[in-house]
Amino acid sequence: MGTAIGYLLRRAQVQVFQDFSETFVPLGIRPAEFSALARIAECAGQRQTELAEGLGINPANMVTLLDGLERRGLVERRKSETDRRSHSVYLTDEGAKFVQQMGKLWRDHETRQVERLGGRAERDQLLALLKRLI
Amino acid sequence: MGTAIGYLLRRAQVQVFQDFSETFVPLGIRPAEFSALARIAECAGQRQTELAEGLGINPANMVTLLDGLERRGLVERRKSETDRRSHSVYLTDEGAKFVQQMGKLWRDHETRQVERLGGRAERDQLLALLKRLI
DNA sequence: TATTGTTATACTCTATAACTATA
DNA sequence: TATAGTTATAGAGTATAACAATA
Repeated sequence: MGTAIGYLLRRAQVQVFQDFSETFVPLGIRPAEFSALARIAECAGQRQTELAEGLGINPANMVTLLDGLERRGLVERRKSETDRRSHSVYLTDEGAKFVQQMGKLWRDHETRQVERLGGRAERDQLLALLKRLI
Repeated sequence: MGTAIGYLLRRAQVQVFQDFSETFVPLGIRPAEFSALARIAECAGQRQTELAEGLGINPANMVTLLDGLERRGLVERRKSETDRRSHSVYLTDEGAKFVQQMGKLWRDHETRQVERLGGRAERDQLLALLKRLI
């Protein structure tokens, strides 16, 4: 049982996430927070449930995640006017600056991974193969 | 920040592990137990610490893992005669049969992943790229 | 009655520190 | 003193059920 796809996937992911964590120490965010902020930056005003579903995060856990980001002044929940049950989520001005800084560190991180892979062509190959698995 | 390697790695891993879990419901084992049993089958008599290190598992957690496998009668700890502090780990006869069954289910699982990827050539490509990341 | 967000909670994984028995 | 295995425990990450407000 030598060539276990799942086993190598896991070990590769551990390596990439470790590099991610070290890279983002200065900003003090974790992968889930990173991807939430990036998504909010792309699609401002999404409802919490939409956000959670898009990121594959449990809605109940999205609450805690957004609580943290809101406490740090990076995002803002606004009651929707059309459906007062739901909260639309936006970046604050500070949050927008924060996402800028995120982008710089993220490029460093991705560059290191691309170097490990051997180049952009290999990166694109890998991404294509991973998408087939998903 | 569209092409995040870590993000796709994680989602691919979640998919593969989900298929793994469903596949191995009949045997009632989890990925860590699977890889431990496979390793013990390959290298009988390894010490706990060697096993843990080889699999990237914390030695303290390896204790609990082996406790479970021993309680189910699949593995056996024997005090080493040369160093009585250490335990060498072996499959029982039942454990050897169990590993045979594991092998069958594992081939089903891997076959499904290879089909998703589009063939063995693509599988080999993926494994090569993952090894570069590790 | 169904849905959004929330709270509380529980389970798995992982990591660390302190202990024992042996070396 | 150092090491192998153990125990207890604490922190993430993830999942479910029950609830209030609103639809």
